[in-house]
Amino acid sequence: MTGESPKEQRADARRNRERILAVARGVVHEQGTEASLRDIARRAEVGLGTLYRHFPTREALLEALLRQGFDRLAGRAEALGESGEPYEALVEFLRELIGGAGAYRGLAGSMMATISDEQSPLHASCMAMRSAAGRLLERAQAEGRIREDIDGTDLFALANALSWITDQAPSLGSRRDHLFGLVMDGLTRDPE
Amino acid sequence: MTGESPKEQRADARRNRERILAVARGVVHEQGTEASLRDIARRAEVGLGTLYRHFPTREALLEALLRQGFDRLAGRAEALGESGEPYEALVEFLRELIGGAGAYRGLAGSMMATISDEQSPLHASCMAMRSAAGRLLERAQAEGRIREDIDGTDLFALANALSWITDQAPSLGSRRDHLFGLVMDGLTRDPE
DNA sequence: ACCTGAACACCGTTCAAGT
DNA sequence: ACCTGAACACCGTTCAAGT
Repeated sequence: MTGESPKEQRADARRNRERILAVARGVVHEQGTEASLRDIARRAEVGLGTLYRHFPTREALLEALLRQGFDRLAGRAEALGESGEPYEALVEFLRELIGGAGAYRGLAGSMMATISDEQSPLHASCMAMRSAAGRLLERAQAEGRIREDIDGTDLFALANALSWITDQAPSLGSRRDHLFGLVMDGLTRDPE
Repeated sequence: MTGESPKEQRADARRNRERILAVARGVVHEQGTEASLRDIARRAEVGLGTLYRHFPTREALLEALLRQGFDRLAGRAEALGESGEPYEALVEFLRELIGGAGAYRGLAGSMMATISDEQSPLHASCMAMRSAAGRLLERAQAEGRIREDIDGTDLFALANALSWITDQAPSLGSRRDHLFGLVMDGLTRDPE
């Protein structure tokens, strides 16, 4: 076999990749998901082409930036799946998902747009998230606390929509928990 | 007094303004609220500076584009306010508001962003809309069909958030009515 | 193998020069 | 009074040239 070993990168390449990610985290935090890639390359003191070599699309960069948070959320879903209180577990997960989607301005939009786009590097992460939510949802439905006519995609969309509200109008941030409560009440089984 | 009469415009000015609006309607329909202003000027066969003279900001152009629809919605709210069925009137108005906010891609976002920005030309229209919704809301609350812990801004935010969902992920369009129903159920008075 | 920056085709916005 | 387009300062993306 040839001596190729994909995990071996040249030292400068590896260093550049990490510089870019570190800088990008800060810039995206300041400017949101539409931050200037040129600006990121500049602040990372790296050629513009270098940024493109490591992250061929903006979404690829975002994906690298967000993967850690996604993994953490997936882990939380796993843990909450063990809980003896399915409804409370679902509520807690959604609360954390909404908080996470509010981490960067524009993130909720990226998440939603990715639903339709299977090519997006973020697609896998979103799928994982929706499946995780779906499992918690089914448990809560089996328990009878949540209506049957809802699926994981509905839930994911509503959670992102709530994040989006404070994304667009930060002045409504104080209402976020309240609006979340309203939506959750809509999801509970109607009294028959 | 001086002979100034602001309603008199030079014929070419008036014609240009209308050309721009007509073209902008089409382009914004195609490309959403972030459409290229240059492109609009080009297609209207008008100098770029002319567009800026008539509409100093993108929001000013949007406002002119949307005013008609806003007025129509305000009229609907007025008419529905006469209805003998406050709850049904509110639901119908929200349904039309959500449909209207889905007219152009990005419109829901403009509406939400305008809540915090009093300088925006769209601010007056949004205020009018929220007041209209607020009056219908209060009637439905007085009737006891809607919870008391909601105000017009909450309602406006939720309606825009629902529009935004299909804005971002058109594939979820078929779920829109369903999600609207869920949210409405959350707004109804909980059984005590 | 990787980095670099010039080059290209776009933007939004302003403003001196024209009629 | 109004129109025009060049000028400026930005973008994202690609790619020939370097090491």
